[in-house]
Amino acid sequence: MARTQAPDYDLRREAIVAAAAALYARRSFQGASVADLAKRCKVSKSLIYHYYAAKEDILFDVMISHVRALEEAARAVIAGEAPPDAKLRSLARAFMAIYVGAADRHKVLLNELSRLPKNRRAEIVSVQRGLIEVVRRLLLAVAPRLSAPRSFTAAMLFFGMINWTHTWFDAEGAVSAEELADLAVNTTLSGLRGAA
Amino acid sequence: MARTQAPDYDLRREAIVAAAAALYARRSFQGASVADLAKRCKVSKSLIYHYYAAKEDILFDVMISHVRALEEAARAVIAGEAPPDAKLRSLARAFMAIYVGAADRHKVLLNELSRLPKNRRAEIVSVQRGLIEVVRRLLLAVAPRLSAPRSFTAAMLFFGMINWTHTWFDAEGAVSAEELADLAVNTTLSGLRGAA
DNA sequence: CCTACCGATCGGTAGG
DNA sequence: CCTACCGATCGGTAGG
Repeated sequence: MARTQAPDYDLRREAIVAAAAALYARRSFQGASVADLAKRCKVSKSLIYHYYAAKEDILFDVMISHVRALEEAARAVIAGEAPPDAKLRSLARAFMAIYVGAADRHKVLLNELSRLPKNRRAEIVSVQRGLIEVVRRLLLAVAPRLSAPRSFTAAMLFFGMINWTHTWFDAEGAVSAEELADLAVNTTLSGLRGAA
Repeated sequence: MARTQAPDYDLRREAIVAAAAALYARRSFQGASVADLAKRCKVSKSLIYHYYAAKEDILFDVMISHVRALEEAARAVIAGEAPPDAKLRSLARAFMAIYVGAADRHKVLLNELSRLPKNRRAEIVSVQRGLIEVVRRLLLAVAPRLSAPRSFTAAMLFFGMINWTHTWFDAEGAVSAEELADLAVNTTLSGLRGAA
């Protein structure tokens, strides 16, 4: 006999993750208790522990769902047929769209990674490394004479430009997320040309 | 009668701030207790409360000491006689040197600002805004036709590049802090030229 | 500058 | 005997 599971299991779990992302983004992981999370979800604390064995597991789900979305976007861009600079532009736009659409998860990922137990953290970091590697290879395709450390540095400067936006960027402001992505890409590409 | 004060008052206070920076950088503000800090300083918890009325006051000191150092470096660069692009380069090098020399404080500033009470936070943010404004004006001096939002965005992309280094940059690695500062400046400047 | 504590709240689990 | 949940409370520790 198959075990039964509530038909809305995944929905409830996702609701918890979304509420946790909002809470942890605002108050930090250690600043928001499981009781706070339960209150926000209008369920008992025990219901949270029915879905998650430990508080850290919730944090992990907030982060892994976000990096998996980024990974999927990167995969889609890389699979396409376009010159490397166009792929970099598509990637930057896709990332910025996800950053804005999942601003809470993005903040939590950037601020709370070190709160994760070692093994769990390694899993997130491994996905992040894959994303960095995608960008690094695109930059190498644009500027093949770049050394390995230089291409890595250029990739990290690029990520700096787009990731740092979580501290200041306003999606309702004078510059749109897409324009910002393009500015970061243009700056990165002209920087590479200037260095050549 | 003048009140007496321990002759090593400032030294002890600075030792507490330095230890707090290390602790908060590693475990986060909320993840490190005042008792942890006392143990690390090899003093009693009450001694900490002799120097600081509240835990948040320690966090504030960690942050204000760091942004004041950056402010002072910016003042020195701006006061000099050099073309704007050279000033930007000096500024980037000075900032990177401070970031590396005070890596703990830098991490705490970037990760824990929202843990500060409103008024205290406003004081830090006001200094940060001054630093951004210095960079924005240098960029405007280099590219006078830049609109106000564009020059702000360019300044934030520049800060993204150098501030994001706290997540990946290794001062012992293949690229030095000075090279990195130069790369960020070159990338920013060629980005401005590319946009013109 | 210390030990001895406080009110409250923490993450996690009991029985039903 | 199961899963899905609840109200209440556990042993420890937080900032002060």
